Amino acid sequence: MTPLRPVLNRPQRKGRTSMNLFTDMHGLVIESLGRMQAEGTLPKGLAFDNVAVEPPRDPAHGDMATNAAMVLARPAGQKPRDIADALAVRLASDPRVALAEVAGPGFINLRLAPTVWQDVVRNVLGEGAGFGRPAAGGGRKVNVEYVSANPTGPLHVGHTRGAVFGDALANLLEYAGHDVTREYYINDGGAQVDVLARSVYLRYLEAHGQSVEFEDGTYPGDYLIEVGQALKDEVGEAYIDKPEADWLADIREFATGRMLDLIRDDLSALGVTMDRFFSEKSLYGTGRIEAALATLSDKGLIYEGVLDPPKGKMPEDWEPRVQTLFRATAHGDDVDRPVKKSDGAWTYFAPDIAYHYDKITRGYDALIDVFGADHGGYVKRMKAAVSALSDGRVPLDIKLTQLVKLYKNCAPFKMSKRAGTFVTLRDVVDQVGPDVTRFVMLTRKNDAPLDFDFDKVLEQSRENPVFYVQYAHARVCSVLRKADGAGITVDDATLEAADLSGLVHEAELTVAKKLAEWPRLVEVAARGHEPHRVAFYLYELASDLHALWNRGNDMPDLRFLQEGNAAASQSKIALARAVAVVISAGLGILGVTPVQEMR
RNA sequence: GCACCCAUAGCUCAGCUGGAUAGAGCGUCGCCCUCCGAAGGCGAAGGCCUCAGGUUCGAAUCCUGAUGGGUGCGCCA
Repeated sequence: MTPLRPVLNRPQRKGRTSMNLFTDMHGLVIESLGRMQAEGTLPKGLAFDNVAVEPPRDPAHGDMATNAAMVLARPAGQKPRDIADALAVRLASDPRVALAEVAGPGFINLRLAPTVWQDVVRNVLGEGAGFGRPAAGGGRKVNVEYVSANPTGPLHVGHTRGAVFGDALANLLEYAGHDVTREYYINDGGAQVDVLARSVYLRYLEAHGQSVEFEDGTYPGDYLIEVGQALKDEVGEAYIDKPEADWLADIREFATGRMLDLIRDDLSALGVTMDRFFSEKSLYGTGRIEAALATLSDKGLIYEGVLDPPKGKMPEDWEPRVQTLFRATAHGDDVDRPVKKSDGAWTYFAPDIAYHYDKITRGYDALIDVFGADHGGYVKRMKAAVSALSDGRVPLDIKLTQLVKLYKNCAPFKMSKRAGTFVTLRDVVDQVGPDVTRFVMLTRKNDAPLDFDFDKVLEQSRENPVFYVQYAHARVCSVLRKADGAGITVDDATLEAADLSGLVHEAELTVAKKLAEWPRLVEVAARGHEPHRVAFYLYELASDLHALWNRGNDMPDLRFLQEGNAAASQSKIALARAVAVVISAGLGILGVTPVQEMR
C-alpha cells in the first residue's frame, strides 16, 4: 500500500453543499443507511463499499440515482424494493432532496431542489479554478515521464501526441491535487548518439567545403547542416582528417546538446515545459546501473541463462547464448529479459531499470510512463522491473499513445523522409497553432488512432470541438463586456453574492447541473489517467451553454442580459460566468488558452 | 507461434472501471433569422454494441473461446 501523505482537508461545511455534490449525496445515503441500522431496519455489519451515487443516463430519472438497495439486498437478506422504500423516505426528509422515488429494479432516483443547483453556481464563482479540486484524495507524489524521444533530431507528429497527452495528464493530476513531476528521459547513452555524432561530423566536413556521402547508418536530415556549421564555427579545422577516436565523444556531446535545445524549443512551441531532463548517460560509469541490478540480484532475480528462440519468427542468425537475465516472469512478464549483451555491455533495458529505480528512490507514490504504441512490447518488462525494485509498493502505469494519421483536405498525407514530406511537431504547430494542436490531440482516447486534418482543425464550425468550446467561452466574455458597458457590476465577488433564486428554468438548471458534474469528472479522469474526458466534458458544457443562449431567441426571459434589470441580469450572468470559469479551468488542464473573442 | 491494444448508428467516435429505453458530431430528412443574441439552436430517421458461451438481481463494460484489424517479439535504443 502506498502511504498517503497528509492532506489539508477542506472542512466539510455542515448544512451547505460542498464542492462535489455527488460525494455530498453519497455521504447522505451512507449516513441514512447507518441510521437504518441503528433503528434495526437494516442488519448491522453490512459493507457499504459498493453503494454508489451517480448521474443517471436518462435525465428523466432525476438528477442522481443510488443503487444502495440493490447492492445491499442480498447481504441484508431483504428485498431490494423494501430497502429502497425505507431509504427513500429518509432521503426525502433532507432539505436538499426535492423528490426521492423508487424505480426499476430498486434504484432510488433523487431530484434535488433548485437551491442546490443555485449553490453550485455560487460555489464555482467563489472557488474559481479550485472548484474542481477534490477536497481530499490528492496529495500523492507522481512522476509523469513523456516524450523521451531520442536526441537525434526534431520531434515529429507521433511525439506530438505523446507530448500533448503526457502534459495534459500531468496538468490533470496536478489539478486533482497531486504533486507532479514532468520528466523527459534522454536516451543519450546508446549507439544512436554515436550515429548522430558521425552524421554531424559529415556536415562539419561539408561546412568546410568537402563533399560527403551519407552512408546507411547515418542521419542525412537537413537539420544537421546548421549543427555542422556551428561546430565549424566553434572548433575550426580541429577535427579535419582526424581519426574518429579523437572527436567522437566531443561531437557527441556537442550534437546532443544542440538536439536537446531543438527539442526544448519544439516542446516550448507546443506549450510543454519539463521539470526535469534525465540523462541516460548519467547512469553509466557511476555505479548506478550496477546498484539497481544488485538490488534485483539480492532478491534472486538475476541469473545467467539461455533464452528460447522466439517462435514463428526465427531470426536468421539465432543461436543459443548465455546471457545475464532478469527474472521478469516472477513479476508478470512472459519471458525473462536480458540485461547484458553477449559482449558484456548493458542492453538498453539495464539503464531503463536503473532510471526507474532512481525514480522509485526519489520517493514517488506512483509512476506513469507515456510511450508510443510501437513500444507496447516493453510494458510488461518495465512493470515487472518496477514491481520487483519497489516490492510492489510503487504502481507504474504505462499509457500508450496510438498513431496519428495526417490528412490535408480529407486526403491522406503521406509522410516520407526521403521525399521531404516528413512532418515535424514544428510543422504542425506553425500551421495550426498550439491550442488547436493540443485540443484536437485530446479529442480521442490515447489508445485510439487519431485522424488529424490540417484543414478541418482550423474550420470554424460546430464540427470542430476546439472552435465550439472556445466560442462558448468567448460568448460569455461578450456578455460580460456588454453588461459592463451597460453599467452592471459583474465581477465575481458581486456575482457570487447575487440573489440566484431566479435561476429556476429547466434550461438554466441543465447548465448548472452540468457544472455540478465537473468535480466528479476531474476525479474520474484523474483516477483513470484519462485527460480526454476533460475535452469531451467541455464540449458538452459548451453545448449546454449554446442551447441556453439560443433559447434566449424565443424567450427573452432567458437572456443573460435583462434590459433595465441589473439584479436579474446579475443572477443570469452569474450562471454564464460560472460556465466560463469551468471552461477556463478545463482548457487550462488541456493546455489550451481560453479566448476572449473569436476572430 | 506468443504477448499487448482495438472492434459501438452509413462515416468519425464517446460511453464515468457492472446499472434502467446505449449517446454525440458528420451525413440524410424537416424546422427556427423583415426585428429582437443564427459562427448557433430544435426535431426525425438510423443499433443483434463483431460472433458464441460464462459470471449475477443486471453486461457494450468482467471471464473464456472464435473472427477481423493494429503493434511488438534475444546481442536496436
